[in-house]
Amino acid sequence: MTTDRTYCGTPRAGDAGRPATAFGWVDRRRDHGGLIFIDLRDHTGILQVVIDPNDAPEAHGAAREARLEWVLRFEGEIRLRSPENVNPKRETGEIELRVRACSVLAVARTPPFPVNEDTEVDEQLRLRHRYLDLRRVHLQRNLRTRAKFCTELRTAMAEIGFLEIETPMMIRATPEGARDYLVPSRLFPGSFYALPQSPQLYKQLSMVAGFDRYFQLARCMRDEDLRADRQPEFTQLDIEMSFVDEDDIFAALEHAIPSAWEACDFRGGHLTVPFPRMTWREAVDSYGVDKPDTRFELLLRDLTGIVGTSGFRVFADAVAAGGIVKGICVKGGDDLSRSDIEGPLTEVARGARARGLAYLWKRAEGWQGGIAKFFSADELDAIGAATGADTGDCVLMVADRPSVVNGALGAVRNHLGRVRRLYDDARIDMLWITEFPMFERSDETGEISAAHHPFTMIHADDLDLLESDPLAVRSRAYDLVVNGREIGSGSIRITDRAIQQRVLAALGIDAEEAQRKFGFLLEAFEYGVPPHGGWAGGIDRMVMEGLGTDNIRDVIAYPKNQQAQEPMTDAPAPVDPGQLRDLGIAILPNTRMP
RNA sequence: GGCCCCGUGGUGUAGCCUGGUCUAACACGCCACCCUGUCAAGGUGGAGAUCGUCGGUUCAAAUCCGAUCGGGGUCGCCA
Repeated sequence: MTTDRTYCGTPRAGDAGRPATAFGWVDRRRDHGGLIFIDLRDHTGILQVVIDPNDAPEAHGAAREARLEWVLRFEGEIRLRSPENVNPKRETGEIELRVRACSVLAVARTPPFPVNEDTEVDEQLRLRHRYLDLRRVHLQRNLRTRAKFCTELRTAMAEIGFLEIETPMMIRATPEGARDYLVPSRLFPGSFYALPQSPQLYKQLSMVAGFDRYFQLARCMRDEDLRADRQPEFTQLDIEMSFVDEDDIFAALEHAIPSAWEACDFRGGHLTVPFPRMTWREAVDSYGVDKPDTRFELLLRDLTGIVGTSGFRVFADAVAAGGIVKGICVKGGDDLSRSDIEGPLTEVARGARARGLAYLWKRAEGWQGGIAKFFSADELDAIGAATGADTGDCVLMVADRPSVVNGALGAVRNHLGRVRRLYDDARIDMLWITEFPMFERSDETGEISAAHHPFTMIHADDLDLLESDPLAVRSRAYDLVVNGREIGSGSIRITDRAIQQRVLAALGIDAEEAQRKFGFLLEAFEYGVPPHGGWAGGIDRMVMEGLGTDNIRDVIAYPKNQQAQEPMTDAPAPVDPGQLRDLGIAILPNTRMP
């Protein structure tokens, strides 16, 4: 049936005179009573079909019946349009299909929302009829681009010797990390598999097995609350390599990601390699966050030494309590009003746990702002010098614990970057953040946990600190950051048994617990483990960044809503009582049913 | 779990702040008829919403108040 198919978006003036058979959906229909024009749509574009009652009375009858989104087949001849009838807005605007025969392959109900235009539609309705949403040009383009991106990644990885290995979807639950999705076992009632949060342990075991360059476009599942850039199911480019250090892993990704990126012509297409590198310390000190948006300056500057002993009690007290004071200089910030700062900007700072946002303007008349009077002329000069403030600028400051100061000013910095348009939208800044801390302490429980994961190798210079000052220990973990968004992370792994034990001990995990949780990995490592490391990055987020969309549902064919439901099939749903009986599962009486 | 925004014919919006003139407007879509060169075709006519739900205030509620449901965003959470 499709042997001689002409795709709607493809014929050009040069095809005039050729017979053609086109298949597609009715995008628009213009019935003149005599002549009928139908814009026929497939994924390649739109073809104008002309049905003349004199040429083809039967086809004309069918075309008169046809409505939007009906599926039609047209047979006829590609004709050049007369010059006054050319439509310059359309790729196929110089030609049209003069129809001999028409068949209706399927009728269609009136669609619940317009398929032929790009209007905003209620999210729930779009998801309920996802097949129609996907039919629209926007999602067609996104998903076709995503597919191309993935194909190119596979090609690029294969080019440099990586082997794609599938890892299981039904695995042992891991106590660490995100909440697991569980799959009950029929043969072992009361026991469960978990869906993988990542193939982490399997890829490391693959290194032990001698597959020295592994990759996978791996599906991962995490039962956590959703966000605009987070779905419960997502896809990672997952890699692991043996006998390597950071440089080798970075080089592999600096080959694969730009290849795919450029093949998709994302944002002009070009990525400069190698990607710049920045330590975690430098990122937090200068940008306030561990995923800095380096497309603009507005860097954080330390003012602790200048204002820590000043007459401004808020600063002095914070410093006396072991805190710090930092500031950012907003160039041309003279136009920031007191209500701009005390309203939205302070809101952003408070949202990041700061108690407030202090401000000074440097004007021709001198330093102004409510707190200017607390500082000496020397102190004000020093603030200006440290922040680089000139006349017409505004300095914003926060005093508190270092983590609060950095977080709050980092948030204010990102906010200002966005609202003051401090960067070029076409610019792509991809960079590595290295030397992350090995451990972090929970604010709530005070417990120490692994910042990346417990198999991350310690920075060689910090081995001695493991017991004495664990929070100062740097790891060999690294993130890839794009325009202020983290898109992936990885590390060189621990393969030395003694170091592994010390790390587990620092985490409060004794030998018995380690054996229970990770025994199979530790045992495997006793049979000849190569030094190795790897990385995993979100495909969905890379495609989002490349396409310039800010919602992950725009790059996933069948996503879930914010409640992790799939409105088209109505998953999740209760199951037949017999299925539960087979699994030895009973639902507790007060459990909420959807 | 907290906070913010949204909910008006099939779709997208206006009206809501400042209650009555709303018997709810506009565009698209839908139905019928007319129309042989349109391309967001055009013309004429028509159908379609008790304004998410429940309760309250009021002589009177799409409009004000409360609760609740649904959707989105965000914080927590996501090694």
